[in-house]
Amino acid sequence: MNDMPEQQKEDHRTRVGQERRQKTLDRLIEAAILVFAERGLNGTVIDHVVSRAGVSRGTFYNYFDTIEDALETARIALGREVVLLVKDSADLSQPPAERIAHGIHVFIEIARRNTLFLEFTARLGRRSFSFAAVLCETGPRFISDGIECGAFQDVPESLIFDMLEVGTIAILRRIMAGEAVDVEAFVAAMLRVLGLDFESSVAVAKQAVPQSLPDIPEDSLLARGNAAWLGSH
Amino acid sequence: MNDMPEQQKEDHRTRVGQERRQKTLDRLIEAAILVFAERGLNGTVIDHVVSRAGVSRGTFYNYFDTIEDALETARIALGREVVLLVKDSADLSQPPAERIAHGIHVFIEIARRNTLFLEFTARLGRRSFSFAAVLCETGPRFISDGIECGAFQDVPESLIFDMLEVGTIAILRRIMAGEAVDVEAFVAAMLRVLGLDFESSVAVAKQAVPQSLPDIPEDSLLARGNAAWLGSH
Amino acid sequence: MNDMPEQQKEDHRTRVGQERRQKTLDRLIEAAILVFAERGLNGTVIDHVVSRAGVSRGTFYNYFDTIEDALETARIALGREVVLLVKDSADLSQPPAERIAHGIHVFIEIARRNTLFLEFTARLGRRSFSFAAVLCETGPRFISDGIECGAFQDVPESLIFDMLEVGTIAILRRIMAGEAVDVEAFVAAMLRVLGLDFESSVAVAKQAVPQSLPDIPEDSLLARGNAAWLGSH
Amino acid sequence: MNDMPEQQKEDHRTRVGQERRQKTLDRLIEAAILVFAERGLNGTVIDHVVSRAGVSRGTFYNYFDTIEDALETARIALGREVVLLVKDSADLSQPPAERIAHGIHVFIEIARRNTLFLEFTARLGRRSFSFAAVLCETGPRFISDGIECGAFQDVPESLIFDMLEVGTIAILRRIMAGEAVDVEAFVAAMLRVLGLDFESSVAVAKQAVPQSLPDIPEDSLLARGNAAWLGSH
DNA sequence: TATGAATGAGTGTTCATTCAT
DNA sequence: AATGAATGAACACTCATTCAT
Repeated sequence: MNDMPEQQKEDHRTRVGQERRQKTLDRLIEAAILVFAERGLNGTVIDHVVSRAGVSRGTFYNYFDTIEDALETARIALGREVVLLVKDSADLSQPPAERIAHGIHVFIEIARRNTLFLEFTARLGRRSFSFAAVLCETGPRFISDGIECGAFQDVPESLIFDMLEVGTIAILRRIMAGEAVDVEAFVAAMLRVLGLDFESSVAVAKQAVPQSLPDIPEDSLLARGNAAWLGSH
Repeated sequence: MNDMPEQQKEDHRTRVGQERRQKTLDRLIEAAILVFAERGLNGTVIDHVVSRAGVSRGTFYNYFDTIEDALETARIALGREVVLLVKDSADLSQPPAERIAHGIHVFIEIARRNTLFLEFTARLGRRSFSFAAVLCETGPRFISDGIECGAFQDVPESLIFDMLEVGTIAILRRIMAGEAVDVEAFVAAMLRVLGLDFESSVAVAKQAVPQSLPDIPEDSLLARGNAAWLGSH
Repeated sequence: MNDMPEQQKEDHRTRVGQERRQKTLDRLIEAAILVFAERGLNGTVIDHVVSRAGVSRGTFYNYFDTIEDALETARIALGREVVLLVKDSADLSQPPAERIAHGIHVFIEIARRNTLFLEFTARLGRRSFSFAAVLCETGPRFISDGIECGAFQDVPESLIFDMLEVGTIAILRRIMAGEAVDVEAFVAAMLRVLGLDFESSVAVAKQAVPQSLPDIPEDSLLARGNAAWLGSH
Repeated sequence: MNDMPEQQKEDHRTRVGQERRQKTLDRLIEAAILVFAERGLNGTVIDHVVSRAGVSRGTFYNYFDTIEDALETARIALGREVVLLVKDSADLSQPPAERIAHGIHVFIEIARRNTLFLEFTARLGRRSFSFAAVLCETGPRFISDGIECGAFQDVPESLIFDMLEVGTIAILRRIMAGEAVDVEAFVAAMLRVLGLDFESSVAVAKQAVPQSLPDIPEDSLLARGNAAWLGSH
């Protein structure tokens, strides 16, 4: 009736089970991101997530303990992808000001072109994550190194992160609202916060406009989520 | 039994009714401010507001349509008082950079000393209001005048307002969390956003630290609300 | 349009409101007793209670904080009625042994004739209440007085209460199961626990069989609940 | 690769399979006893049982149909051990009253020293089992023989069993709650229920206090379960 | 036989809003 | 204008049970 040796059967079962589990988790995370992007943190959530993911209510709780847990997981999964994209587009040979200007530009342009990510970030604000988090992951000690080498003035790091985070979110919200936004002016302003003089800030901000944006892999959360988003709006 | 002429009775009734209505409204607004400061927009609210105001649930709906409506009203009432305070402390003879630096300082110091106001503003974020709103009311065209006269560089006004708003809120949140905050650094950063060079920004920020803060009238929402707040925490 | 003086209107409103509230509370308590009698503490409860009471789920929470709170309230309301019945039937001129024997008999016969009360008590066991609780309320220090005057031997009071409680419940469960139960033998056994010798215990138990049972008022929870119970079984 | 004759292989497989099945069942029963002792019949159970037993959720249903089924099995397995212990400690040459008094004492002292058994019995009440059940198994017709020979009075057997069961459980619950309990008074009361006069009941109860308790085999459920219990509390 | 992912009816609870008085 | 009892849809979360592998 069954010729497979025990060991092999075991392996097979384990593999199939893990694959199924991973697939369900992916669907849940994607659904969660979409729902958070649509509705923010309030309003019905779990029901929306599970019906979007096409699983039962109980399944949700096989993967997450609470709705906040789901947000956290979704946040991290989405953040990881964006961090990689921004990191990939960075030219490490450039001086700090150019690099940070470029990074802000890239981040905002990715969001501008990815409605899902734009809504997610703009709607959740600092509870999602923003460029500052990206900055920490891509170049830890980036700011303090810049200060040490004289590229930036000695400005409290927490202040820089605050301004970068909330400033970026404010920009994204305006983009989301359909307003025309002068991203270069924002980048220049951030550079001046870091200590650059006006002319340099404007020049660097202009020069750092990215020629091209990193490719978003087709099977990434960003791509799949955005497709699903556009499909349902 | 009653000798008053009809007309006078009518007037009397109307006046008494209006006074009572105003009194109830005042109590509701004060209660709403306290509850918003305590709990933000989420979490049970209406029950807390009405029990704090000492009125019935139904009465709430005689004055507000929704809870957001109550927030809006509370926001405006509180904002009006703060605008007046900041306006009063302004020295119109000073140049734009000094004036704005002084204004930011005063605003933050008022919040630091008025726990109710601090919590209200920090907890509600842009849904409350911030220095930018105050700025618009105290000195309309203040920014554009400053740009025209060369005190500031030509930076989009919406960007300035955004940075001012969200930056101030970020500062207040850190103060609320009990962190030590370098307000001067923030003021200097904002001045650089406006186009000042690093040295000037630091110098003006330092020099604009207010010697004294405006008096808060005892029967103001700020004073009464703060007293109630401190009494219940 | 409305000629009533303010004060009278106020009174009227208040009275109508209180009456409505009391009526709803009564219906909820009656429904709760029925549901507890039917299903014990487990199984769906709140839904059953509210649908039996014909009110909305939210109304339940206007009167009780939790389902345990409802049980507690129901328990107390039902207990109070039974205590009064047993107390009314007591002949205070009789010696302790006769009185307690009579009390146990009356309690058990009331339960035997009132299916609702029988099920409620038998199903909830010590979580409902039993003769011991009744004893405490009708004659505090009854046992210790009996011991002092030599009617009973010196037996720990907690032991007496335990045996009385759980013994009575065991009897009620057998009655509920439709078994023939020798109540006199139980009463005699309890008297022996208290220290009477065998012959006295049997004689007193026999002689204490009540000639008649107290009337149960028609608008009591016992009567109304029992009618509802019999109507739905 | 494999030289064993088919038949022998079959036997081997069967034996190994049966042993494995028995081992899994043992682990489930031990786990079930622990969980019931901890949590009673309510509160999440199956998950706790399977995780304690270290098997999967599905395996549980290969051995039991419902959670009550598992309780029944656990109850019987634990009961069998206790019956043997009490039976072993009995001195058959003693008269009925002395024997029953001794038996009650032994049962309660075993429970007092075996926390697992105490919690299991006290928490599950009549749904576990008690001395009355033990009595039936160790000496069927023990009560009726005692009545016939005049040691006990003619008291309904069901009444005796009821009082013995629920009385013992009440005692165990007080012990579990940490109260000081007068076990001798309980034993004496039970003897009076059986018809002994007060002085005899007190004297026999006192004289029947066991000198020593039976040894609990190390590989018994009682011993292993208690060790596991103490290890996790 | 053992696994564990999936299920979904059920459970207690909340709270903005309505409306008769 | 003020009251507060009533509402019920919405909500997060549980857990015994099934079933494909």
